[in-house]
Amino acid sequence: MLQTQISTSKPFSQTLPSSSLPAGRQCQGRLWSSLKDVCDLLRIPFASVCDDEDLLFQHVQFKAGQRVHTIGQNFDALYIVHSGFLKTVLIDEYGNEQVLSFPMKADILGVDGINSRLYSSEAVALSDCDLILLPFKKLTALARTHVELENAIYDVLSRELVREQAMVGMLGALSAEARVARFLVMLSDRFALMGYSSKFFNLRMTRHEIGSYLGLTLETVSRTLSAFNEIGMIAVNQRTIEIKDLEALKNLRRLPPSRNRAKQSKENKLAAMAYAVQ
Amino acid sequence: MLQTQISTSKPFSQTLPSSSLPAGRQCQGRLWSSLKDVCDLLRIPFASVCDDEDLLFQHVQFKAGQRVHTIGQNFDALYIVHSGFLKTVLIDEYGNEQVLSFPMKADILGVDGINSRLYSSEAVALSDCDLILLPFKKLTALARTHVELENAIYDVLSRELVREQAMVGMLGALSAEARVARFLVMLSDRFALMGYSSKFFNLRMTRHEIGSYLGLTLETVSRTLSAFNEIGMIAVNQRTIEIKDLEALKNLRRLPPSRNRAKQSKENKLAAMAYAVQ
DNA sequence: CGAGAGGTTGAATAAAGTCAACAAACGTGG
DNA sequence: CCACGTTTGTTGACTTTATTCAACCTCTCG
Repeated sequence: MLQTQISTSKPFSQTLPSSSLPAGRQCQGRLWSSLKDVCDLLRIPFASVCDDEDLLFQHVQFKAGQRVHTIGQNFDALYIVHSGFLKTVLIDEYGNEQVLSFPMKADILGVDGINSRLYSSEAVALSDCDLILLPFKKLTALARTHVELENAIYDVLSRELVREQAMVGMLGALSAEARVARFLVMLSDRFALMGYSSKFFNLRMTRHEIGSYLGLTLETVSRTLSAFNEIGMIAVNQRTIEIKDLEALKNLRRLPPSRNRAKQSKENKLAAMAYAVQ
Repeated sequence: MLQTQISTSKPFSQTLPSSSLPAGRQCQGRLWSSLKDVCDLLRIPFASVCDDEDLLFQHVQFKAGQRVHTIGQNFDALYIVHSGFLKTVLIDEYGNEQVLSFPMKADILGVDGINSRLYSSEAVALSDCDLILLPFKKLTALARTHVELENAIYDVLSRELVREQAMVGMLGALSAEARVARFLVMLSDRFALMGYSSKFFNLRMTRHEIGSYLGLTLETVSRTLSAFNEIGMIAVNQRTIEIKDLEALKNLRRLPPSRNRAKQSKENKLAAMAYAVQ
């Protein structure tokens, strides 16, 4: 029930004492974004020139460690990440966290709350964050007069689903090494998209959180990163990562479950090994 | 492009020779459902008394083994399962299938196609099926005049997402035994909902498909079912399942990744063991 | 400078996967 | 309708992978 938590000024701290701050929009922001800004952020075509000057969406800020929403809390808004890093988690019957995603710029939060009108996951800021608040009622009302927006909403929901499906595919079929490799590639791509270096970056989450996200223990994550470091695919030092051989990371699939014995499994294995061993 | 398929009369056959019939609505159906029927099926409130007499949706039939849609095929419709059993799969770079879901009555198919306008998964009939065809354009057009329908669409998409999230949680955090147990409980619940026996039913899929769905090998699935049989929680014979101790199945969670060492892990383990051992 | 959280590494263990042999059911064609 | 080949399911022996437990190290923050 109770969660630990102390929000500090530095990005890299999460677990804080419990029930200190209520989740939700404390620190009301000063910034506003137009509908067009929002669509641009989501990479969604927005053609219509309308009266959007007064269609503005408020920003909200969260400090590292703060919760944007908690499980069971009443749903009334989606959020788009304008800046910062977060994690979303499910909490099981024993209080164990299962990390579902690490939202960053342009990602959307809160979609899981639409259907039951209660958020079914918890979103926690891993660094100081600036989010755009999208009141759901307002959004759907707008969608009725702006067809592109209507489509955008459907698209975004579907996109989230496809993302989760890819995650299921990964958890169901890949080895620990392959999962960690994909995780690094994914981060690299995202950083590139945000205009940061895709070769050199800092992890925003702990080994424990990465492990939870990938269905592995923190030790396995640590060991795998060390192994990649060893063979020169990356250089890792604590949370600093340098990608040295992106192609190798991308090709490092491995097939631990025997989902593929029927086919060309021998060739695959050899090809994968070539990368894994060196 | 072309997909394989030869539908046979018996339910239990899938992988078939290639490039025979294109996926999609061969055998145009004779049945139609009203918007109200559809909403009822989805357990969605539908209050408005409107001109729905002519808002009819066509049914389509698929025989066991046929594909409803394939990966990369143009998206233009969702489907609701009216009767029958299916599987949806992702196919990786080596042609290995990853089962994503086993849709049955009242489930929706095709949502993953909305955003890219291409289906990103493949749906295969495991038995003869009767589906309701929902042309997406028609659906969204209708939603503009029927607010409940608009909400229904958002709800359904969100619901799918929550389902996938639960799946990720399961794959990321549960042992083989716990996954198989949950799978059985899930089936039991679904059969109950459809008015069938929740205690005695037939599996519609192979051990291989179950394994793929749960991120396990077919041998592990087989062994786990045998073990449950051994200790009397179920009786299993090939595809016939009898649930003998539903509560035990529901309580059989187990925590193989160390996602929980911080807390009351000892008590949990003991409680789980009590069930697992007997 | 000291405490505590986060990270690394090693050794032992446990869980699940692999390979292989066999058995049961199905469906096809003689 | 029965025999036979194919697909599906079961089980055992063994191997591999990842987890567990524990010690130690390293940063950061107060």
